[in-house]
Amino acid sequence: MHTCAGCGYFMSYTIKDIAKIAGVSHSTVSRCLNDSPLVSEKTKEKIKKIAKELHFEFNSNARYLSTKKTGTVAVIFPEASNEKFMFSYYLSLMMFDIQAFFEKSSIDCIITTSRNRYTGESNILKVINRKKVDGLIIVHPDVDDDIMKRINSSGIPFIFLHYKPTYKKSEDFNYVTTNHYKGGYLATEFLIKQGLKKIINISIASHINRDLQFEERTDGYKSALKDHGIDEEYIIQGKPNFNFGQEFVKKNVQLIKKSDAIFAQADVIALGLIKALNEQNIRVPDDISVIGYDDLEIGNYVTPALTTIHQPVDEQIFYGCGRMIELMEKKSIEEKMQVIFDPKLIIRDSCIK
Amino acid sequence: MHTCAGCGYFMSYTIKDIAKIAGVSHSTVSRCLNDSPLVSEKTKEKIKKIAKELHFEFNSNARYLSTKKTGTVAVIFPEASNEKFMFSYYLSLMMFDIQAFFEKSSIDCIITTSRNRYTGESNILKVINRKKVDGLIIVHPDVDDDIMKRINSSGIPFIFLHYKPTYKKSEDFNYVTTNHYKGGYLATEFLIKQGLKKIINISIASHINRDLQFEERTDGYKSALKDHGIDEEYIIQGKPNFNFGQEFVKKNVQLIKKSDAIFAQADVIALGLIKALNEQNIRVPDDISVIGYDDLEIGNYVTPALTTIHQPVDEQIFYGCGRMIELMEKKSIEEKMQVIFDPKLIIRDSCIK
DNA sequence: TATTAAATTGCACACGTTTGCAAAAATAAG
DNA sequence: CTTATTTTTGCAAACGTGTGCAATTTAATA
Repeated sequence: MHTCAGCGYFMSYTIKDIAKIAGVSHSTVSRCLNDSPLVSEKTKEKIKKIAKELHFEFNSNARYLSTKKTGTVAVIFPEASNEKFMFSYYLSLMMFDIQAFFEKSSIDCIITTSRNRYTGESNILKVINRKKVDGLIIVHPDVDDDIMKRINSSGIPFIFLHYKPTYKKSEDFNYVTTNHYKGGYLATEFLIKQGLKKIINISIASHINRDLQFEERTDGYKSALKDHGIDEEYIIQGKPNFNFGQEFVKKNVQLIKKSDAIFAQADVIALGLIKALNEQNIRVPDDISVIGYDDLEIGNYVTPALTTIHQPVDEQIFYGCGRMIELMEKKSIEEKMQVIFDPKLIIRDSCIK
Repeated sequence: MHTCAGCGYFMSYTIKDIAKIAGVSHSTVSRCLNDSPLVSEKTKEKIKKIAKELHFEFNSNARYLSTKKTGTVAVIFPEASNEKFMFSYYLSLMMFDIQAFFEKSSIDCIITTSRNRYTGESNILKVINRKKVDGLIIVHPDVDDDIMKRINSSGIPFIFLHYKPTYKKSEDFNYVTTNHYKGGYLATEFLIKQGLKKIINISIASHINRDLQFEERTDGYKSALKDHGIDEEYIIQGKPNFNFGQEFVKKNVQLIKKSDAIFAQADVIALGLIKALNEQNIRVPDDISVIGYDDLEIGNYVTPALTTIHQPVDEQIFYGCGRMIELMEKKSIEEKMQVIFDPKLIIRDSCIK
């Protein structure tokens, strides 16, 4: 290792430097370090040894010019909304797990949102056009149609992770998601089986975007009621945050007192409910049962611990990101992968037994 | 826009394509899109118009070869430990805020950990040597000495965010952190002023790494006691997770019953305490006060809501990342920025009033 | 209008890598 | 020890961009 006379910093080496040291051409070095069969084992060893000593790494930018590979994927999240809590806590778990997955293949993750918070421009198109990434992991319920069209026709591989795409032709896309209908059914059925009948369903208004998962959960709720001969529906459109849960209790004490259970379609709402119910001395689960959705870690931390619906996020990442690696390797894979996992009921203490 | 005859996908354009369309040389296009004064306003307009229509973006890889700029920074986190909760929930909030900050300057963030979970190699050196990033945001308490030396001598700008570097020569580095001594003092003093005297301090064993923040908090605790004429210290070394808090209560009911307060140096521990105390029917704060550290959002969600010490993470990001942008622009800035923010007491319901 | 100065543009090389093709070296066959 | 074959290596062009320098065009001056 040597330092640069001008700046004093350690130099970083190129294949030409190695070539000079080894007394071969830079093409040979390239071939050696890429394990080409066109080069003898002897020189291969020699070159690799030198490269290792110098901590040589390929310049990925230069490499891109020849190979069209960056060794980077973009992970796209929704723009931070007011629902900062939900956004950060839930999705961020995924972020780190996605990074961990790609680390196995020595692929880096650029994390970004679908559009620039300041300029409104599409961050997705930007990373694609600037040639910064080889693929997209889209963890976003609702990418604009026109953007989607441009992404699709760019030829870059992409998969929807966790959220099902709402784009018209979504059946042509790769996605890995959860069956939210079943999730809603599972939650409601569980409550019914505990002997509860008046079940309030707090869904989340979807007019903000085209994300249908909450409607699907509500459909599941309805079906479960119907299948068990209950006609009384209580469907409320809420917002996915703690505050909404708290406020809901304060404003609906009467309704709550004549109800048996609340199915909140987001754990954060359920946590708000529990907190407010505690404060109002309405006992959970003795006076009313509460079930959430998402299985946030913190559901364990409150009293009573929250019964909830688990989405198999780990499996989604395993399959989704695994597929991405395939797509990045072999250029054209025609069939799309569409996996819909079943959710799981997690029984804790917030529902009567 | 046109499609490629071979693959059917939309082409992406280069400055040469634009040059051909406009009937000028690619150098002129380059100068126009880079707002060089060497080119006339007229052609500049013409070229920019074409570029816009074609959604042209520079190929950042090619650009790197000339400019040595990637337009990307790496954000380095600790390897995921068993303390997954703490890691993900607390640091992930920072992750998204850091991304949001750099988005303003149209800089992308590669997120990674200090070393590869599988191979053990340094992810930091890898992104540097592969020329993937222009700078490093290190959110990590303890990067290995040898790695640190190599980073430092690589000439790439870096700043420590949130954690103070433990490297020997850390006074030569840029960092933005919090005064943990004051945090410990603040928490303890507050408890004392509420008339509490027997205060248990749950710190976190630092033999795992060289992170000194917990010892500093304990020093603050000691000073506060001393300044108020209290000699009885109860110092416990714990682990930064919910479970430890829960277990601690179960195993130390006697100790707790004769104590006035617990200062847990991590909110996650405090949450475990509160949950277990609730279960043991030891009332918080009537029987015992609990104060945490970190100001996690979820501190609001439990009953009683958690009193805690807030670290000004937003300001840290603002100053730290702002400095990084300066460092990336002007190549050599000699003086180091070392900012130590004061923590803030957040009073909620878990301490007696 | 001819001459000079200034503004604008193009040429050609550089950046670090990959790769087809030709050249050279090593090996096998005669 | 030739010659033919195979293995190994080097040459040179390409990828997309930036930039010093020379060439050209335009404007200003006489």
